[in-house]
Amino acid sequence: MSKPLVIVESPAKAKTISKFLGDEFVVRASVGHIADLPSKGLSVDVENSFKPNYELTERGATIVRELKAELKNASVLYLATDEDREGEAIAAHLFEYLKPKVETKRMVFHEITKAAIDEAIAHPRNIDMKLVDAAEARRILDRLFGYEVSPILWRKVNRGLSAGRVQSPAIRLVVEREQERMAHVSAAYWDLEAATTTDPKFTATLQSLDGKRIATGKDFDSLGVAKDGIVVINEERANQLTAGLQGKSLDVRSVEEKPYRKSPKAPFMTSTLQQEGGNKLRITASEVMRLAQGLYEAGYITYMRTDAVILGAEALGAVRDEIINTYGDKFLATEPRVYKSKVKNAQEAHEAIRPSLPLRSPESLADELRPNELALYRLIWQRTLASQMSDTNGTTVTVKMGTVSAGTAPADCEFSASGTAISFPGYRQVYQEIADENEDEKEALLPALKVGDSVGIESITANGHNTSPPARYTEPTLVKRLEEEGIGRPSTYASILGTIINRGYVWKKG
DNA sequence: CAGTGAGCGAGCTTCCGCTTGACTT
Repeated sequence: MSKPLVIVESPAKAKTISKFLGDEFVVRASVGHIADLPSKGLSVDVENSFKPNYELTERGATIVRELKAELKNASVLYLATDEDREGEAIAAHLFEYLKPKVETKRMVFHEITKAAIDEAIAHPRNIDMKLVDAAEARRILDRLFGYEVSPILWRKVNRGLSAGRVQSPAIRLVVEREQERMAHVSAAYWDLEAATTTDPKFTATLQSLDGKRIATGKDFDSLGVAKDGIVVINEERANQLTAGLQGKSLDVRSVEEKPYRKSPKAPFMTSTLQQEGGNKLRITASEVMRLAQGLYEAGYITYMRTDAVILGAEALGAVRDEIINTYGDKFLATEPRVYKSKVKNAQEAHEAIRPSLPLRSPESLADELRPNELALYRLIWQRTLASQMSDTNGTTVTVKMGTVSAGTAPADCEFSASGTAISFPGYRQVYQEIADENEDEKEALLPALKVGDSVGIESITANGHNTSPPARYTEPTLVKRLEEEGIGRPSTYASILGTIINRGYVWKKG
């Protein structure tokens, strides 16, 4: 009996889809690309419209042989590779090498659910040759750049070196950062902290002298020069002021209350998962991918090489139900949150990286998963749930208070302190971000104060600082930058790091 | 005569992106 043959890219995906389609369909995988330019020689006919010389890869030839055998019993062929540039090329290459005698259709879907698969089967399209051309042009360009420039490095620098459209800009980023660090001139500045005698006591920071704002680290440029109109306090001045404030108290000049509100981040895609894996679990980008691959193959999570942050309709419903059931209505975002990828030229052939359906909590999987797998799963679970939860709400109170110092060079000293009281945790019940360096929200509580109150000073501390050069890249920050610049793809972020390290262009320290 | 050195020619390295799985560390 002849059945339709469906070909996807990933074997794990083939298994899942096969469950949805049942015995009436045969589902197989191409296991990635089946054809490529041979590694030997340029394999691009530059004289003849840059015609590429694609050949079946060794594994591709085996796959094609097996697929041809399946095709003998097939009633119709569905090419169901990913709907992105490379997926379209794989579909075209399959068509070219399989030479199917049966009717052939291109089917595409962006989430692996029964509804989405049925819909895809019902509405096939044709292979988009423009997209295939784009994929081949990308391949040709990479070959021309890589294979023309690399030999110059062998001759001029060292054998085995390489250059390419992706690795070379990646190195440039690292080099430029290092040059910035070398050119950086450190500046010294001091600040003053006042500890109060209030209950509860708090710490306020000196903010201005005679109405002029005093310098913090951000006020210096890379040559150590402070911005115009900013006062830099040196050690001597800091000591003068400390002495001049002894025995003084501060008058409250303003109390400002502002609502505090923060929304959750989008669900994971490859780059953000690698970043958070690095930040929170302290594992490398390639280790994150290895663990995610295991979780994906065993059916715990969706596909892990994606630049999309979208939850499919079914997943969205399941996630929102889970929030209601576990945390209650109040923790659910009133409207479904819709996220959009900020990646340049995002192709969005898959969903975000999320737990697969039906949802299983990390706790329920504690016995099935190894510790580091479970940790990564928990991260994905938390981020996915948080993405559909309500905002974190609270109030930020900022108090300004001041007095005139005594002694040498008296000046009006204004101090400032702020504290945020969280009234409703919202998504933070589930997922806590690592604080960005540019937001210094302290969750300290201030006593109730009003304008005109007098606040006693328990002690004044002068602290010396030096501005530091921009930090070197880490794996997570470099991946983030690569993604922002549109360099590389989800399937290659981890290996780019490997390439530039193996060539000896960059090295890891610490 | 034995050892040395110059000169020649052939073969090798490399890109990026899509998949696993077979290797080390």
